[in-house]
Amino acid sequence: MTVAFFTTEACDGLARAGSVRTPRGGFSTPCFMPVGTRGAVRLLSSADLEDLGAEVVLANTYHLMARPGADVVAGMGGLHRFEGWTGQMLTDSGGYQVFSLRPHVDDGGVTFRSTYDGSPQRLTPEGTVAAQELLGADIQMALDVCPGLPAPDEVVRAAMERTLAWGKRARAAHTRADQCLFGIVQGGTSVELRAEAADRTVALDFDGYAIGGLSVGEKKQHMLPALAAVTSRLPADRPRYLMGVGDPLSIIDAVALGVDMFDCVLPTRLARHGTALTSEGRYQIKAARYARDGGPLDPGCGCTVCGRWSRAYLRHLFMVGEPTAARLLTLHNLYWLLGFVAEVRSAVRGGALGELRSRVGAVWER
RNA sequence: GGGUCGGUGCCCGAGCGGCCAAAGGGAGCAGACUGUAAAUCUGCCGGCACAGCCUUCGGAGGUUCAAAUCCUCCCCGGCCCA
Repeated sequence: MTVAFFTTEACDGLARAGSVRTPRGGFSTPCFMPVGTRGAVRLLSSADLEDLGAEVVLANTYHLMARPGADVVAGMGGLHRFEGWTGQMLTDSGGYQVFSLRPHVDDGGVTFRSTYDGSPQRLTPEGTVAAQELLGADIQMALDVCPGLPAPDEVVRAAMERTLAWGKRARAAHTRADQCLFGIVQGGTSVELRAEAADRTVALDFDGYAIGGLSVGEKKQHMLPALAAVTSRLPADRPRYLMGVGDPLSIIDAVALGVDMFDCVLPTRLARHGTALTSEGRYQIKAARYARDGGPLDPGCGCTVCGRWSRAYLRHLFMVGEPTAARLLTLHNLYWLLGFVAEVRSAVRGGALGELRSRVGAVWER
């Protein structure tokens, strides 16, 4: 009972532009999904995200289970109603917390201390499916084991096996027909393991396939071969989602290998910490050299922030700790990255991805 | 006028004979951040020809092998008494 599907509308090599259909509607790909972990992209509202043109927003199952509770969200009509968001939503399962919170992992699930009150928390494949059905996002993710890299072969292998076993359990536990379930492919930087994991995950027949466990400490040049080993084995009629990767270069390289969806905290976190993304690269607006700079964050940018405020003003707000500073930079960075992905999308449609890749490489490489 | 406590690096503030270019904050400067324990974290922060040297702890003298630290006088602030 597969509910999601992917339609390819244009190709450029392995890269593809198209659309994902879900029970609620759909969205165009390649796409970038801002991360709204606890029910909001930090400092922004759903209205802001609409203005930015975001089509899909993430939320996190672990965090929403802890606060306010998946049942509370369900009681409020589900995540869309709760957040006042009319677009598409995807919930991550809590698999990333298996990486970042270093919990105890056993065959049944994971146990770790709550980041909210220190109490023991238990996540299982079935439990996170149930919680995500309560949350009601359009796409939910299977619980996986995401090992930090580099890691010993046996650790990567064990994580892959557990992710497969948990994927199968999640698949069996999933009941909501109006919600997609994506499986996750692990396997570290090993091309062999990635290929095996991809085949075995596809055999479980998910609505879409995610590639997890990349950009978690490994060297950049190890990521693409592992990614290629996966995308070449995924079915063409299902969306492909590279989890947690959001730097421009990685996005364009992953699109070139056939990836459709991305999410990342990078643009929003960088913004909160004072780093602006621009077509000329990234820089820290807090730097002293911008104290009297009357120009916009990015001269080529069409966002409301660049249209209205100077670097000097934004730097000033940062230096005195005004929260508005982080908000305005968040708006700009998301506008910029969403625009960048839109550019990638049209390059695929126009068969000009290679040319765009060289231009992007000239700015972001090294 | 008398008494008393105090004056430390950009700011606040420890130190009270050697281990002091001087703790700790803050500010400033630079950087990191990739399915958000991140409005967080890291480094630098007197000067220089830099494994050493030079100038700093209100000012000027003095004691001592050695003073931000002890003594004398002066300047400046707080409080108390007149």
